[in-house]
Amino acid sequence: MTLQQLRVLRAVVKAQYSLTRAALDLGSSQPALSRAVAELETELGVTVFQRHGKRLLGLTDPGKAILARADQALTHIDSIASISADFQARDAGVLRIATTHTQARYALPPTVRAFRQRYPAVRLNLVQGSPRQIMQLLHDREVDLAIATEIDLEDPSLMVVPAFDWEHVVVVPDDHPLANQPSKNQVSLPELVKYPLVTYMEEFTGRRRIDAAFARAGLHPDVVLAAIDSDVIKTYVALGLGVGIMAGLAYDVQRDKGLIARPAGHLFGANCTRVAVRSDSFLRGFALAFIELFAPQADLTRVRQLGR
Amino acid sequence: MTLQQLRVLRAVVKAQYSLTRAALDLGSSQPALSRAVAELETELGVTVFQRHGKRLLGLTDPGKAILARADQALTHIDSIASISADFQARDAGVLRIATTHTQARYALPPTVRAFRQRYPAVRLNLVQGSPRQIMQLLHDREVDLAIATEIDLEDPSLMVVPAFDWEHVVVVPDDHPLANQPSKNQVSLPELVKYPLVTYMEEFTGRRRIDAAFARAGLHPDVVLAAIDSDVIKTYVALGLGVGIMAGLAYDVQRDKGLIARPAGHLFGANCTRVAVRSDSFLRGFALAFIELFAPQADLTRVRQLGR
DNA sequence: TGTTGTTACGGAAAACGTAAATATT
DNA sequence: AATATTTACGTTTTCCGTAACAACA
Repeated sequence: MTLQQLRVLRAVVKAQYSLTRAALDLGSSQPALSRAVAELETELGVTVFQRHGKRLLGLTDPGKAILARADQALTHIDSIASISADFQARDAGVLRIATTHTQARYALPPTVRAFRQRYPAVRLNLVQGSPRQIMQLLHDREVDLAIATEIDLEDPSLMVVPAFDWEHVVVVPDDHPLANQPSKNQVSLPELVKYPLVTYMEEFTGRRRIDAAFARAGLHPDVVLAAIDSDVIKTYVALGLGVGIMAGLAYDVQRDKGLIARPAGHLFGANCTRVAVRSDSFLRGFALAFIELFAPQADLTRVRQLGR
Repeated sequence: MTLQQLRVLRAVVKAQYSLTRAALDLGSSQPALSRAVAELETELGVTVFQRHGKRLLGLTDPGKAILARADQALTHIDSIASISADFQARDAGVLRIATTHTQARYALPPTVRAFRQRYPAVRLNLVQGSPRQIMQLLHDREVDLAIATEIDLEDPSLMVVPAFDWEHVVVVPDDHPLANQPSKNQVSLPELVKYPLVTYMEEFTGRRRIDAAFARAGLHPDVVLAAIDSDVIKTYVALGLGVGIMAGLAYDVQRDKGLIARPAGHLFGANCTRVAVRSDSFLRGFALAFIELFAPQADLTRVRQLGR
């Protein structure tokens, strides 16, 4: 059994049982993979792939069990390379982060600036996506870190650390009725529901919290625009399309002239931006440092184990 | 990086940093290992071994981190072979069990008999040792199962299932004063401490419970013989050397004529014989079956995951 | 008929063991 | 001096890619 054979197995499954595509992914040739699979099956004495004639269609039962172990083995093998790179050049390498628009635009910039200053030789690789996409990228080991509000705390294959809490705000143009109430009058749900609303799409940036709050109150808001990012929300609020509900971190008094934000935490509850890593990954020293910069007050002892 | 290089790394550490011995263990030659180590270090760009000149003395910090991952990777690799063997010939193979004298002599025989009948093609390999040795063997993956009373429930790298509870008994010759009391008079500690005692050595078969019970009562027993196994205890009790305290399962009315056993659970508490497996191992189907035979009423769902 | 997987073949690279050299205690 | 590791070298094996072949849709 060779590592190459296991890599082939993994690649073929990932390529949906096409030797041709898997060969491209691995930068190898079809015959090489064909042989690798054949040799693996011969050596193990087990049929790994379900076939229809010569076509590969899926994994057999033993194949599934074998793939699971192969996957874990390769993960460990890969982390050996990471460990070496880390010791060899502690402050150089690549850090891949998947995150949402809100975090990338409003929460991460100070951290990124500090990080680049401290680790100029580390190439930062930010990928933006939906929470679902982000978690998929982390799961597939395409990124080292995922940063989002919508992280599943229950997934046992992840380590999750809280970075900071934030609340929603209601944003309106400065000539809007809601803008000129005395600030001790908190905005209420019945008041909000009178206006057309501009907020996030399903699944994004605490939208679920917003829906839940209205549903609990038995109210049916009129969402006229469901955006992916806060900038779009602010743009259309400024145009007078409706009242915005968005993450508080996206509002800045200086920059967002013409817009007024009013707290909405009492309506939609607190949210928590979190950082997630795979618990079977090896974390480079600078990756730990990034988390530390982003979540300075969090308890990182468990995560630090991944750097040992 | 090749699997062979990782195997070499593991073997060299196991052989206390001797390439020569490691080569013997692997059935290879010194030069081959020397090269393997050199190539691994070159490829990773990291010094793995601490050296004094050419002598290997230990692992460097990166070396330790690398070995840990290599070890896990190789574990998974090895389990691939096990999985294949299991699917290829479900009812043939080797089952290696480490256990103590008491279990081997009194608890296991019925299970072994049933198992051999059901799985005649499985070679059963029993190793007897002290609880400490047994756990070491399991930890080193020299055996698949460890069976003992003194299993550490807290070790997170193990899965432990309870097999059955048992209690100690006091054994005396049938002409001994303690033998002829009415059975509703339970034996007491102050009564016991009047006689010289014959029981187990430190660390064996619940000896700790015995010491703890006497200590709690502020009594100082006179242990005239500390044996490893119950047969020695019974022999010397029969000779009149003293009163025996041993595992109840070691007493059989039929066989042990001339000896009387009186319950001592109320004095020393209940003990539990347990089966332990490494939680990162792959369990062959027949290994699961063995556990099931030995601990029929235990909940094996978690252990069964190891056979997936 | 075009696509996908397998077999055949030749060359390149790698791994190994024996033997010799070198370092360590 | 004895033991242990590295280097040298020739052989063998293994692995890969191109090309030809076979099978599926």
